Amino acid sequence: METSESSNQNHQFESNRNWVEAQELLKSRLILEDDHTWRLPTATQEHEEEDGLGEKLKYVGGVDLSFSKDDPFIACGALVILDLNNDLKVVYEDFSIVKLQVPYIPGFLAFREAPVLLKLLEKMKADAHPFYPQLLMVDGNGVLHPQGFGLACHLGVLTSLPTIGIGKNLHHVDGLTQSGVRQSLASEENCTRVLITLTGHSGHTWGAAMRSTHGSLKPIFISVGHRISLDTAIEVVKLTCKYRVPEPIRQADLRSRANLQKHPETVQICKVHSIFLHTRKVRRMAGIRDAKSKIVKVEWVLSWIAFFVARLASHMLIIIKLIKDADKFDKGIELPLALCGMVGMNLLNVFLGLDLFKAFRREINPPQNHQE
DNA sequence: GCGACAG
DNA sequence: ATCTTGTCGC
Repeated sequence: METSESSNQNHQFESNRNWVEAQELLKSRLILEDDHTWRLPTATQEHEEEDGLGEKLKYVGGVDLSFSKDDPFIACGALVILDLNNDLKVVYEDFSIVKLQVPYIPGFLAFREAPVLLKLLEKMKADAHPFYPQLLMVDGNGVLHPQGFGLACHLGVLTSLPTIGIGKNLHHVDGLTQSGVRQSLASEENCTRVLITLTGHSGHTWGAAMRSTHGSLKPIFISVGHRISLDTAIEVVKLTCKYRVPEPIRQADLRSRANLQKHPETVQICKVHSIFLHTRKVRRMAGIRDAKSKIVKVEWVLSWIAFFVARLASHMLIIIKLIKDADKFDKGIELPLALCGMVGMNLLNVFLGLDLFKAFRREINPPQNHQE
């Protein structure tokens, strides 16, 4: 019999081993040079319409996650699309509030954050949305990574999109250190330069550090994700930097945080949902899988009670809000808005209930085989 | 051996 | 990633 601690460590060790294998497998499909049909909308090419060699880069995507302050496993993923040829205006946004399944482990960020971001991208592609990005900028590194395969590469390979990795801090790799880079930027010969390439002890070039704003001492770290060269990636970053962080990523960051604060009831539903999942997981680990057993039936009942309580709670929240703002409804203009909120909440509750129902039905009729 | 380690 | 506090500038 193992202690629960060593069992957890074994479990984590197993996960990491599989993760390294997964990274190596995906890495075999990585493309580290320009492999796209668009070209940069540079001012030097004025005869745009005629030279027919692919279209201009226009729709640039940005992805990021923000986290709940009281539960670091609850996050809001954001996908935004900016129009590079129209003042970097946001032309599309989508969000997903989820309970993450794994902790953050340095070097394995993708296994925590990629699933939710992939879902947002797949949804957009399935809808054949006209603004589906030609290029994706990712909050996290590309090849600047211990295995040479960071989040940006991961997302790039799984979506086949060109991607650029942007780090706000340096992931120490191959002898590169944040303080070392800062010293290098401050040195006599580089103090006026905006850009320095990141070459490690082995001589390999991992990416570039850029002072993206005029006065900023702290650089951002650019690395290739997928189907783009470092030079092109740097040009794109230059085109998208209004502030220190490139605009697609900055907008994804700002909007995901705002979205998280704007939907506390969705956060609550996520928490309830995660309790269902966790209860089920623990029970299954204890070897209780018979759908007819008493414990499973009790779990059914408890889960459904929790579901209805959550339903009730969110309605109470809305009603309290309505009572609190009752004086504002005299004009009758905001009432439709409140009703919309009510409808949205009911929809969420229905989805939660549906999910619960499907999970239990799956358990009663076990699937033939499962693979991730 | 110990510390460092994107978000 | 998240917290905090204050400061600067429009």
